[in-house]
Amino acid sequence: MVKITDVARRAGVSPSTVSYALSGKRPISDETRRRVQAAVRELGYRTHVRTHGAAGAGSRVLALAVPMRSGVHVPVVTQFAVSVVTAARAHDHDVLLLTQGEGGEGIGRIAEAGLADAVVVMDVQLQDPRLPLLRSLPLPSVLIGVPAEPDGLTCVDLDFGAAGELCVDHLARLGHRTVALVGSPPEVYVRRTAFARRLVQGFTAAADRHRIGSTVHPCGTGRGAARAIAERLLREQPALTGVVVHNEPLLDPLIDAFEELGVRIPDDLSLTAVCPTPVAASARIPVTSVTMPSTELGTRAVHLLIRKLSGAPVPQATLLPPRLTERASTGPRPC
Amino acid sequence: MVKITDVARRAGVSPSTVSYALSGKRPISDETRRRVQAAVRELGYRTHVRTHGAAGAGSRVLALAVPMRSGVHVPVVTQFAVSVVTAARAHDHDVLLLTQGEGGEGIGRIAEAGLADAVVVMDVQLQDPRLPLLRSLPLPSVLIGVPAEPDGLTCVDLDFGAAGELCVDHLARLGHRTVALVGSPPEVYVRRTAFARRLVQGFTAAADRHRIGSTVHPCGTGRGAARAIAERLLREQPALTGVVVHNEPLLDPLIDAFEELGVRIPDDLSLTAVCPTPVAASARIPVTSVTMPSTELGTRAVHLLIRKLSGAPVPQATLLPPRLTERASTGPRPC
DNA sequence: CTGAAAGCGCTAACAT
DNA sequence: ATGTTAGCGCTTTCAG
Repeated sequence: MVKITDVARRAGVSPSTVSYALSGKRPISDETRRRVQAAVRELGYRTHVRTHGAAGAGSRVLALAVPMRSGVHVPVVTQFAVSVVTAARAHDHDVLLLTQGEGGEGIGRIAEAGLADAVVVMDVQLQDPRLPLLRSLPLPSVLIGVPAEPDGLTCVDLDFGAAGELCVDHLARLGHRTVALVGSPPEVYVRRTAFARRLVQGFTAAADRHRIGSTVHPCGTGRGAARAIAERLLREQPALTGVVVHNEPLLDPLIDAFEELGVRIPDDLSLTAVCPTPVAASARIPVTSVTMPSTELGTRAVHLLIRKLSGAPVPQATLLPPRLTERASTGPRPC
Repeated sequence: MVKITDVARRAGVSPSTVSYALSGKRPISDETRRRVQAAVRELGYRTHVRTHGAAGAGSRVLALAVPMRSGVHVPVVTQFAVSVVTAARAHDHDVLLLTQGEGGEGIGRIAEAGLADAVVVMDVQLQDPRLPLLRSLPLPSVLIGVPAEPDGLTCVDLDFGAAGELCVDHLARLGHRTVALVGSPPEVYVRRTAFARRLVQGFTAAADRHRIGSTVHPCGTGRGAARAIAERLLREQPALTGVVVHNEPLLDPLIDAFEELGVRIPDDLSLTAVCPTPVAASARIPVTSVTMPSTELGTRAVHLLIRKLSGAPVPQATLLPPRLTERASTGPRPC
């Protein structure tokens, strides 16, 4: 293993000069910097992160807390995780994966052990048990998701409230007078998952504003659930002509279920979804959707964290504005 | 932050005694050990991993290399990752997530930086470019997947060759005389992904052994691809009555496609799959399948790594025997 | 069985 | 602009 003293000797300077030349934390003459860089290259030196950290500097590791709860859509979560890793690498950080510890034991442990110097927290609930811990943590953190009380925290998310409104606005503009939200699995709402709740709020508020009828239906996944909810909607709400889906894996089965029941999309029923673009675009009938920008959220979270690490001020909540893309699944209300 | 000297003072012993009492690396009197443990509990001491490592001990971190290549089934990969994290935690290790670096740059970097003290490598190809690196690494590693030349490495995997055979054996026993393998997306084979290739080998070998006709068809995902491959199979191979599917996301669409084409399962066509049990069991028609034991593989990989870290000898390759579960999708060959 | 002391490789005062 | 030196918190000789 090549260490900093090796580089120093080779470059004919002191270890601290190498350290400073590498970190840029104090001015170094061009001549010296060049010699150091040459020595680093020739010897293939890489700073030994553990002792780097032992000496009081950062560990250059971010912890990513991903509670793998039931009802979460795995591909979306994974996309978050991948984008966090990618963004972290761009800032020369690595990512420690925390999957358990709903109460935050994992986060606390990592913090005390000094393993990470910042934390990204996913799947945030409105009243999240991890919040007190995060507030008291000596490490900066960023939440993907906005809890009920975001004071003292840093959060990023799609503006799900606005996303719900946008879907309803779109349907209302097309003349629809009765809409339904087919949501995530019930356990997601029971946990008071922030994004799911906010979408419901936005959906309902917009429907009220437009004075159109609205109902909300948490729904499991799979063919059976799709068929059941489709039948129920048709039976209980004959006037229904607009549906918003917030449940990725249910999208395709739901389209199938409606068609099997003789409901044509978009002729008889308009369908809108909040989901990643690929899911909406590659459904059997391309679905008008509000994009779930997983990658951008992950990237933003890391950027915010890096800025916090450097001591820069960051906004408390960053809400990405929703964008609706029209596809084949929505049309004017049938007469 | 409570440090080892605090514990030492509180317990009335020297720091080194605390260290030894905690690591068990030298005999400590019961009395002393108890006092140390009490002090640790009372003060809530946790060993500071970074400096622990700086002093030459392990970092208690495993790196998990997950190349997120196209064609991999995200839920399966995620299940691996989660099981690796869970198993690692059971051994008091954390997991660093590496997603990029197909050539192993990430692994090399982690090793040199001393961030992890062992590596789990996923999505192994028959000729994997990361192999030379892994062989020369000062860190122990375990591969999930078996490359063409596993000498000097430690590998775990489902015995995909046997899995392919098992599917064909099952179909042959039911009287089928012409079978087809609908495989993973083409790029997976182009990359020479180990498990996919081995399955093909087993499939073909078993078919030859039974003297029944066999063809292999890499296949993309989605409704369109399912429909296309179904039509092609029916057109080109009228005698076909048995299909093995090795492509999780295609399973449901393929069943649909066959049924839409008037082919009844299992009356006209028997279907077998190699995939996680939940996928097979919750398909529209429950599918006879060989289980993909993602969780067990992840757990095994970590166990092997822990053993290697402790210097214990480990087998070069651990191949889990495939297990076939009969469900509704297979039946005797139609007359 | 236990202590004292010397580092691990690096960073950050403190010097010059 | 650079060097010297004292640690970071822990492990591990070396010495009882």
